[in-house]
Amino acid sequence: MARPVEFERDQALTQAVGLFWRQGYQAASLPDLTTGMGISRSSLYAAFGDKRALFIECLDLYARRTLGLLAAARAEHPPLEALRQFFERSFGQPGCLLVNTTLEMADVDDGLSAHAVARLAEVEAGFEACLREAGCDAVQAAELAAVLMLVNQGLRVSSRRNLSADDLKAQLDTTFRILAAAIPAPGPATPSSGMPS
Amino acid sequence: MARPVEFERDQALTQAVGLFWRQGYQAASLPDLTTGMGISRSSLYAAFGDKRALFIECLDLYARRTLGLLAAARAEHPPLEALRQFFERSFGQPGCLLVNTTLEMADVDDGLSAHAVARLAEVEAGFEACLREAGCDAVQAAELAAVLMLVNQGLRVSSRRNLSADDLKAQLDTTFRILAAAIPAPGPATPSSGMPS
DNA sequence: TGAATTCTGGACCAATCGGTCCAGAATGGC
DNA sequence: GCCATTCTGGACCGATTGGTCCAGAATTCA
Repeated sequence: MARPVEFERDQALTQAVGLFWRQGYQAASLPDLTTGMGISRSSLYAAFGDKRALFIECLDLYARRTLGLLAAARAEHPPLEALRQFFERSFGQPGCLLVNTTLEMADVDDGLSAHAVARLAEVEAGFEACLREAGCDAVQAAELAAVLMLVNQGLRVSSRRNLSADDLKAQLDTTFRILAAAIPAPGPATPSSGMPS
Repeated sequence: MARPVEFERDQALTQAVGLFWRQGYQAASLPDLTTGMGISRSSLYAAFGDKRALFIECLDLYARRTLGLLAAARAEHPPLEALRQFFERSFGQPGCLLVNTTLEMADVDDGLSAHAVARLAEVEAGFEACLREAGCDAVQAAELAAVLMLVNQGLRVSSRRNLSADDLKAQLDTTFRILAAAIPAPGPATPSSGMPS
């Protein structure tokens, strides 16, 4: 029965995701967070517990959004092209929060690293489902999904090496050209996967 | 003309590399470093300047050692197998210090990130030379070297996901199986430029 | 041995870290 | 208007950060 407003929790969380994404867990200080999220220290602790709990919520939100992007690409394109789009759309971003966290927190906070790793596994499962749809059998889908996760990790690192957009695009194109040769034709007919030079 | 000994600088540096490699730049505190290196704060600052300068020396030493490992593999094996060995031998390690640093310091200390990126480019040049030796022309060698750097980055991330050794090996095997199809036969014959399917 | 020089353990420093706390502002029901 | 309740800015806390400094130990030359 008093002052019910509590700012926009989701919006603040989104801002926090962006901060952790760019700076990492350790380098994002409480002043950075409160400024970026537009709320005070007290509100942050009341709403999210502490820095670590906030970060875990950020990991989960980020993973959900990532899976959503993959699902959206799959809804708009045939499986292989969907994967391509998924990677290409990530180019402007500061890598992948899950990959960044896996590396940053390994041997520092194993709990956080493991949490990120678990979410990465979910993304890999998404790749696998996509490959099944592309015509791979179970074994091949699992195998290639692991390779795609390798590509994902590699590209997300490249995204932080400030290569030119053209260089990134070239890496992606070459990779998919090589990869396409290892994936069976999508449909029963017209095996041209639509991958011009 | 007094007390010339100055402990074992190189040995201390090697210990520092191990620490930064495992924990990252930010998480390795001065107490961690002095303990791990077996020297006192004063000696550390006298010998290396400050934490950041020490870290840069570590990056350079690490890069030199990495290039040495690649050279050693090339001396013992044919080019493609050398690359394979190079990756496989990195499995037990805490990723790659250069990759870890690129991610950790991007948007935090751009100078350090750029330094790591520059060293990574040297490694990529090593890949390229290896591919030339394997029979690739200039264009293809540059293209595939970029893909190999992608693989390198991806595998070094996987190394910190505590996957089983078998999983890592499987990722590597699948990747090289796919990759080998895109590389011309080692001999000077068979000029097929490698556009299968 | 004694003097000169160099090295180093550990105290010390200001700054910053994540986290707590409370006084007062803001809001709803009456 | 008033009270009750909730929210929040900012002061405050101890711990830790990277970095400095000095007294004294150690070593070489004469």
